Amino acid sequence: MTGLRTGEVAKAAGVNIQTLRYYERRGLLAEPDRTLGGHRVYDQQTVTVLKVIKAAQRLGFTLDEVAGLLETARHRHGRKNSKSLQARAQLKLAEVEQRLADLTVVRDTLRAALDAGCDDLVACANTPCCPLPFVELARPEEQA
Amino acid sequence: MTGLRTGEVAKAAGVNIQTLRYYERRGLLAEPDRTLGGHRVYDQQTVTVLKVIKAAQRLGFTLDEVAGLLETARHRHGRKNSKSLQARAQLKLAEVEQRLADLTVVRDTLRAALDAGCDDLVACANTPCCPLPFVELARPEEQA
DNA sequence: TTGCATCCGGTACCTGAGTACAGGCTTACC
DNA sequence: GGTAAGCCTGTACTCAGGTACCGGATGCAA
Repeated sequence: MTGLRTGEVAKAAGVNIQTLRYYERRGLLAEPDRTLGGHRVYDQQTVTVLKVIKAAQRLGFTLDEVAGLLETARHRHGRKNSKSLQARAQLKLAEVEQRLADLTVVRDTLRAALDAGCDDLVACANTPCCPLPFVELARPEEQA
Repeated sequence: MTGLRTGEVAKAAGVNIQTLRYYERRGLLAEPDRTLGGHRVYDQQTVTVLKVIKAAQRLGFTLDEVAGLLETARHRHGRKNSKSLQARAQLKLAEVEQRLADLTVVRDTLRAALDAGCDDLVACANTPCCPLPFVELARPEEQA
């Protein structure tokens, strides 16, 4: 019930103090109350919100997307045109599945290169029998 | 046989001119000859090298790693203590497999959240039945 | 009231892989 | 020799998600 200070919240949520202020700037955390001297005073709920943020990040949501998720949660009574959590999770699932597919191709290609015993990339590029994809691979874009 | 100019190489390899100079700075491309006026003149081989670089990137190697691969290829007659292409590919394969495993956990978690019909993250975090991992997920680090 | 831990805002820096822009020079072709 | 396209160097910026540092102010306990 008594407010928490920056350092306490940071420790409880396992994040850096700077990160706390960063999230505030990004709009992920509401601006907390202040002491007379200007020090932030958080409520317990903030720790929960931070854990939610971290969980969503681990699921592959960007901070902008997490901001959207939290926004949705806050006033989902209002407009109906904003996507539900379910809808967003569904989209994210599709993204993750695509990345899994891409990564599977990469894995198979690496295995093929190992099986073929490739040992010099530049030489390989000049021999037609090499399994390495010098022209293209599935989805050239965003191979994080 | 006649030298290629920057724009020709860039077009042939499908990269940006700036990227060419960037790779030169990073040591991925050797410094080419110059005209009297200072314009770069590349040989055909350069296009092959660029394709090799792009292929390696698609397989998940960073530019630093690609530089290492090319270095290995260049003078593998010298010291034997540098890892072979095979060894590096093996290590990269392990990394890729780890990322696949992590991403699989993420996918399964998203599916579980969808199945459970989660609809408000902050509310979820306070109910013990929610499948979302508010404390941890496999490998908190580097979830690109 | 003194001392130390903590916190404040602001700014700059980090990684990785490029991209953009400014202002000036070169090359190629007619 | 004129003109347009292309190229040169150098610097700064992009994205994402933070982290680090600074000089100064506050909070709290002895």
